[in-house]
Amino acid sequence: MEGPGQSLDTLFGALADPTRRLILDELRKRDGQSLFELCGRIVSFYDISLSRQAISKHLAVLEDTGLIACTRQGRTKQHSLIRPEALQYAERWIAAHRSELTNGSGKGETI
Amino acid sequence: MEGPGQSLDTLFGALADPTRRLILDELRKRDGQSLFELCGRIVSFYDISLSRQAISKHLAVLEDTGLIACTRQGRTKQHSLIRPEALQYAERWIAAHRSELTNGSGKGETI
DNA sequence: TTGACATGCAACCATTTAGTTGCATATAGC
DNA sequence: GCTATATGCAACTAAATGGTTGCATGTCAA
Repeated sequence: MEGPGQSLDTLFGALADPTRRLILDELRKRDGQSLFELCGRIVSFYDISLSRQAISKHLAVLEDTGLIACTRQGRTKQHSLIRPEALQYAERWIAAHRSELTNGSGKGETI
Repeated sequence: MEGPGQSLDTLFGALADPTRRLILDELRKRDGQSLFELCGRIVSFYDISLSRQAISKHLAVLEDTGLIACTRQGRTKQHSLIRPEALQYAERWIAAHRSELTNGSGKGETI
């Protein structure tokens, strides 16, 4: 029962956190990183200090949102990016609201 | 001291709420609506029941985010859309993360 | 000027969120 | 088997969020 509005909720909500966007940026630089790697890189590359569990929770949010996928590999867990439909949907939503007013379509409600 | 990361926080946070996206959709259909008008249209057109103050708070969030501007007009207050830089910035952010992995730029961190 | 109308403000409440700490579990290597 | 490593889980806290109610303020109109 997950409509586009619901997915926009979770998607924008997931992207609203700077740490989560940072994680996505890190995975974009190198896909398939483990929780341990991500922790190390985030606390060393950036001036942010977070516990392992905090980052683990952010990863769980990103996984629930469908932005990343996790596969257990021995005693590590690899995280890789996914491009869900919702990303393109959100991009179009923003693009529509970035363009001019009253674009004539008449049915602009895109909740 | 508002960097692009900060504005992405508030922007994505503002867009994460379905009622706020609904308000933006309504204003896109007809710009310059008052709080009273918006309340009436939202509770009548959609199956959502919210108090006037709830919608007023959402409008305040949208104004703080820079997505709408409010001008007092007599005893009513008109709300009109704005297209801040952050919208385009957010669109590019999503577009970058929607495209292929390891896009070679090497400096993908866009917090 | 009095009353109706549109909005503002403040206090309060429930839920969610972001974070922590502590302990448990599973796996790889010696 | 034992130990170090990498992660999972549960409980707890503080703060933010989304909502309500009640009352105050300002403005138009009869």
